[in-house]
Amino acid sequence: MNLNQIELLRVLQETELNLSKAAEKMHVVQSAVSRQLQLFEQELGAPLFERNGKKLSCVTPLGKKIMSEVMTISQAKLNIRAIAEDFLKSDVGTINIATTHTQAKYFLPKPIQSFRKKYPRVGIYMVQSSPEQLIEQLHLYKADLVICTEKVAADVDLITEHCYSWHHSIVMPKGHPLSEGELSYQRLAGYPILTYSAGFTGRSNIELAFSESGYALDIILAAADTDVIKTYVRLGMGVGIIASMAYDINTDQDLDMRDLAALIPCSNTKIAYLKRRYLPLYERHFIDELLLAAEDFAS
Amino acid sequence: MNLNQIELLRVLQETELNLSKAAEKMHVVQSAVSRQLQLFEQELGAPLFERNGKKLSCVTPLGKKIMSEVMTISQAKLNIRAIAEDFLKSDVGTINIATTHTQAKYFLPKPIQSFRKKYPRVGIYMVQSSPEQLIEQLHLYKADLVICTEKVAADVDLITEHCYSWHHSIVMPKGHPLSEGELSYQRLAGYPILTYSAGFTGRSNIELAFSESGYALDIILAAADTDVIKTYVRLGMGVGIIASMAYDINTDQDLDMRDLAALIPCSNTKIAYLKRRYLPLYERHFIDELLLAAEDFAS
DNA sequence: TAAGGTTACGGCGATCGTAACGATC
DNA sequence: GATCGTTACGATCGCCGTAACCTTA
Repeated sequence: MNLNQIELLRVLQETELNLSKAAEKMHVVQSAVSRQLQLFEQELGAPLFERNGKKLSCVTPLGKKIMSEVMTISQAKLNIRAIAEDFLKSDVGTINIATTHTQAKYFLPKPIQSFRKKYPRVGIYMVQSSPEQLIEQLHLYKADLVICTEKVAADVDLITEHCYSWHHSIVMPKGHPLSEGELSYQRLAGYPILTYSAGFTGRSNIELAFSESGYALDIILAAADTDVIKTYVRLGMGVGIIASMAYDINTDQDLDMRDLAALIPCSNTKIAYLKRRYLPLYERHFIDELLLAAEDFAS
Repeated sequence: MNLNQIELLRVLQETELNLSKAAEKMHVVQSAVSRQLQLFEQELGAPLFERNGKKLSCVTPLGKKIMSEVMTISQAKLNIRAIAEDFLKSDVGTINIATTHTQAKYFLPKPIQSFRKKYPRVGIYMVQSSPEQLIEQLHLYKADLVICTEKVAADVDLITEHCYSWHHSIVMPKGHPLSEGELSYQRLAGYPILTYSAGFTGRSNIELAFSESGYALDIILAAADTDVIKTYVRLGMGVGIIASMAYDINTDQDLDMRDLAALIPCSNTKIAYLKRRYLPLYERHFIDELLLAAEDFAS
């Protein structure tokens, strides 16, 4: 048993058990990984993968148990390197943030700018994708931190920290009927609605509130991106339900905004990272910066 | 970085940072481990140990952080082997029990006998030592399970399961004054006492009860071993305070026994094992057997 | 001087790459 | 025939052991 074999198993999992791709990722020829896998299985005395002819088809029950330990070792190995690097130069490194458009555009600019001033030698890279994929990015080591609102609480391998709470608002062209009078589920249900795609930016809370109210929303367009929603609202296609912080007091003066705090429960944006991962000092400080910005942001 | 280097670090910790002894344990010559350590430190870019001249004197702060990951990897590596072996032949193996004399002699015989019938191919080895050392045995991989009463609750790296509760009794030659009348702290304080050594078999509970009562026990002999205590009680040296289950209805008829449940709080015997260690099936079953025996034992 | 650690050097074996082959779609 | 995996074989490089040397109690 050696660390390359362990690494191989991890990479195999990432490549859907494709030996050729795994070989490529590990910068060796395919025959090498084939042999290493055989040797490892031979050493353990039982196959870790089921074969369909020659192709690996799936992981055996034994393989699954082993794989869990493999991931532990992989992570610890990464941690060792990270700890050493952090020790050598604690102000140099990179942070890969996986987040959604809303956070990237409306929440992150300030804390990132402020962090950059303190740590000019730490590179910050952002990956944008859907909340479902965000978590996957973490597990694939493609992201260090996830900042998002949906779906992070469930995963037991993650540590999640509460970042800030916010609520939804409606936006519509100036002079729209909904700009006046009391808002209710019933009134909202009477207009065509533009909002976030399922699984994005607190959409689940919108669903929840309306399904409990008994009125069905007439959602005619769903986008991952607030700017897209606003664009179509400006075209008069309907009423937008967006995150309140996505209403820009400067550029959105042509739109009326009204708060839905009374109708839709507040959403909580969280920071998540892998439980067993070593956090470099600068990354811990970055999180602190986020939490600091969150305080201002909520008010 | 490779697994041998990881293993080396683990072994170094066990040998008080003595390279020669570490080499011996790893079945290689001393110069080999010297080089491997250098290579590893070189790879990380910083020393893990402080040197006094040439000797390793202590672990650097960096080393301590790294060491924690090293232990994780070591354990996971052992787990991989254990999982595979368990899969290949789930009824063959060994269990190393670290326990105290009292458990070994009075509690364990029945469950062990019963377990052996179901798993004749599992070897059971017992290590006896003081409760303090028991835990150390676990961490040194010299024991798989610890069964004892004192000091196991504190360690966060352990899983502990409650086994059974019991209380102390006094034993004394037939016709002793304490055989009659009500027992009290005051009366007990008036006789020379023989009981367990500090840290053994619920001794801490005895201390606790008497220090709260305001009366001081006159302990004239302390032993790790109930049989030793009984021997000296038979010689008329004083009154023994022993675990109730250590009074043998057959062989101890020359001694009077009286229960101290009213004076000394009950003690709890626990089963403990390393949190991150994979438990083979037979070992899990052995624990079940212990818990089963514990039910009978308490009544 | 004994015990612990480092450095130099030669030999061996593990693992790699090349290459030819087998299977499956 | 394109993709994926296995087997055979020669070459290389990492790691070990021997041995000589250094340092400190």
